[in-house]
Amino acid sequence: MARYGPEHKDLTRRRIVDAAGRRFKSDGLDGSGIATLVADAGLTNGAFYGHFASKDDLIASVVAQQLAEQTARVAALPAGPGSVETFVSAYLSPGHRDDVAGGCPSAALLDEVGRSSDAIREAYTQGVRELVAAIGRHLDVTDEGERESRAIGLITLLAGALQAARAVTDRELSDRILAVTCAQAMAIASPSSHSPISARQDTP
Amino acid sequence: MARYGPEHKDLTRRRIVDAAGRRFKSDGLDGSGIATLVADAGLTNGAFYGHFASKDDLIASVVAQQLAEQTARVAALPAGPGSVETFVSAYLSPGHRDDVAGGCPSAALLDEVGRSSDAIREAYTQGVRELVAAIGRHLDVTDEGERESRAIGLITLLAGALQAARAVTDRELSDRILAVTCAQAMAIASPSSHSPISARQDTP
DNA sequence: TGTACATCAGTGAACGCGCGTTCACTGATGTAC
DNA sequence: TGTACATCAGTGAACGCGCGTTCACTGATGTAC
Repeated sequence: MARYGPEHKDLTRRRIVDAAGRRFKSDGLDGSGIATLVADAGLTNGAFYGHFASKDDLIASVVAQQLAEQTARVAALPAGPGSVETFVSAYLSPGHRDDVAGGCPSAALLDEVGRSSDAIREAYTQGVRELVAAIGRHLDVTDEGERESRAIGLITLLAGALQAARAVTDRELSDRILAVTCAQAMAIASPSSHSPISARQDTP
Repeated sequence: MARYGPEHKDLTRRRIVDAAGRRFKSDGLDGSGIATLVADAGLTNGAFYGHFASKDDLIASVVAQQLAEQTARVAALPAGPGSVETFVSAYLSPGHRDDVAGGCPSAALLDEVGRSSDAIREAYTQGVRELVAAIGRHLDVTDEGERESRAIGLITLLAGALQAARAVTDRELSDRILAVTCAQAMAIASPSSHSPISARQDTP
C-alpha cells in the first residue's frame, strides 16, 4: 500500500477504535470478531496486529475512548441549572434506547466489562472517574463528596435503566421503565426538593 | 445408563439449569460453552440435546429460573416495615458483589440479555414483571402505580450499581459505589421521608 | 535525472482451537411370553 | 423362572464453522547515490 504521512496510521487506528466502539456496543465484546471489526473500518484481518497487541488491547482502548466521549458530551453541556436534567432526559429517551451502537458504553457493556481482564477494567475505572467528576461539576451542590455521590447514583441508575429498557420485549413496559427512572434520576440530580442522600435520613 | 423413574430426567434437567445459571453469571452467556455447562452438571456434551432444543432454549430456561428464584427470595422476606431495607442492604453488600455466580441474574447478565433472541428477552420480561410485583408488595405505599414505579427504580438502580461495583478495579471506589447507591435506594424504598417520585416535583 | 534500495501499512492465506450441533452407539432396566 | 426384546438417558466421536493470532508477501512511497 501507499506510504503515507506520520498521521495516517493514527487515523486508521482511530477508525478501528470508532468502528469497534459501535460494533462492541451492538454485538457485545465476545460477540464481535476481529475480522468483522477491521472490515467495519475498511481493512482486512491481517492489518489488525499492526495497530493492537491483542483483542483485549483493542477493547481497553475502545472502553477508554468511549468513556472519554461520554465525558466530553457531559462537559459540553451548558453551565447553569437544568443542564443535567436535559442530559438525563436525552439519556433515558426512546431514541437512546433504540440506538445501541451510538449510545452509552456503560449501558451496553457494563456487565461484560466486569468479566474482562484487569487492563480493561482499569480503563473503565479511569474513564468512569472522569465521568463522575464531569457530571458532578454540573450539579448544583456545594459539597464535593455529595456531588460525587449524586453523580455515581445517576450513572448507575441511568445505565441500569437503559439496560432494562432494552432487555424487555414489551414496548409499553420499556417506556414505563424509562419514564419512572427518569423521574427518580431527576430527584437525584436536583437537590433542591430533596434532602442529602449521602447519609440516610429517618422519618421525622 | 440405567433406566430411572419418571422424575429422574426432570432432576437432571434441573441440575443443568442450576449449574448453567452459575456458569452463565460468572462467565457470561457467550463465554460459556455447552461442553462446560453439562460437565458442571456431571454429564458429557451429547446429553445436552436430550434436554434442550438449543443453547438459546437453555438460556431462556435459565433466565426464567434465575428470575423466579430472585422473586421467591423477595417474596420470602418477612412482611412489615424494614424488610425491603434489609434486602437492599444485602443486595448492595461486598458479599453479593464478590459472589457473581450465586448472585443476581440481572446484575450479571442484563446487557447480554438485551442482545439475545426474542425468546430469551421474553423470559426476562415475564420474570422481571413478577419480581417488580413481589418487591412492590413489600413497599409501604398504597397506590399500586407508585409501588410499581418504586420497584422498577429499585431494581434498575440495584442492578446498575452492582455491575459498576464489579467493573471497577479500585476496591475503595467499588465500596463507595455500593454505599452511596445503597443510601439512594433506601430513599426510593422508604416513601416516608420523601415525596412521590412518579411525578416530578419542582422546587417549591 | 535515473536507478537501487529501505520502509512499512496493509493483504490474505493459514494455524490450532473451541464452538454448537448431530448421531450411531451403549447398557441398565422394565415388559412380554 | 428364564429368555428376547423395547425403552431411553447418557456417551463420545465427529461435523463444519468462526474464532484470535501469525506470517510471508505486496506495492506505493521516500531516500541515497
